[in-house]
Amino acid sequence: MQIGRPMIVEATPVALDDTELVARLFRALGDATRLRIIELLLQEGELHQMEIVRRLGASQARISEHMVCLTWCGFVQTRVEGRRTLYRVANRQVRGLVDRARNFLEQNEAQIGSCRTIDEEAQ
Amino acid sequence: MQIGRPMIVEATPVALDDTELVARLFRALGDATRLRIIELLLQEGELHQMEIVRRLGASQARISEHMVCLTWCGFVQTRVEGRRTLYRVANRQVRGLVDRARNFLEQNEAQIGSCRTIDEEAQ
DNA sequence: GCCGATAATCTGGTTTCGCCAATAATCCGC
DNA sequence: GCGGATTATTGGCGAAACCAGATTATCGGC
Repeated sequence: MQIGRPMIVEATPVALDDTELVARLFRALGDATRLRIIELLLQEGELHQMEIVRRLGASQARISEHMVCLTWCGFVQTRVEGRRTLYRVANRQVRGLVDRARNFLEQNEAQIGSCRTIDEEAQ
Repeated sequence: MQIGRPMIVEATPVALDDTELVARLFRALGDATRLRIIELLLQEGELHQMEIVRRLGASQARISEHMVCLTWCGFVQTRVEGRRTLYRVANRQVRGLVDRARNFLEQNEAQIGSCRTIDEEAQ
């Protein structure tokens, strides 16, 4: 079992309900930090990890973990260049999803900010 | 503080980051039970709560809570008819979002099923 | 008015999941 | 090959959120 900086490893695929897969995809987009990363990449094109860390002011460990998740899930693609790993949004479907969500929020005045099921502390 | 069957109550809107709102919307769609409810309503049009409970084989309390969430967030609209409350999908943007997500999954062979950040136990 | 059907809430337990701090491996330039 | 820069991983923690069971309110029909 190697430690340190292993590459992404194949995991045994789990048999999952189709709907569960879709839910999982939405959950992957359901974190503000990951969304900020995606939006940053959408407007900058391509960035390496430390640059993302600097721009978002988050810890490196945090960003690294999120990058693995985003890559693993197919939202982001990578390209290694020397010491650095460059990240970019995988395709335009990603932007489409985010745009649609924003659009829905604008059109519907949805009270998502106060939905108690999603966030209890929102009172 | 009333108990029992109070109506949905206005909550003080919380000042939230724009991105946080989008994330919250995705999280609302990021639960398999809620997605199943939405898909059921999409193909049946309009159903009352007990019917949804029967079709999905979930507990009534669970469905009730999810219906509040879905309604509150603007995905579903309600109509009272006698003893029953009828639920339906609010607009076609909802179907659009779900369809896009499914489409993304098909096109990308994304390994979301094995993303360890989203679900640890997936090994 | 009572009863059965419907729907919302509460309590408590458990899982999921994002975060931090620390550590470790990798690569490049010198 | 050393040192610094970059990225990945681990363990522990706390908060978010799903769920089951029990309880309560509401409404229509008899």
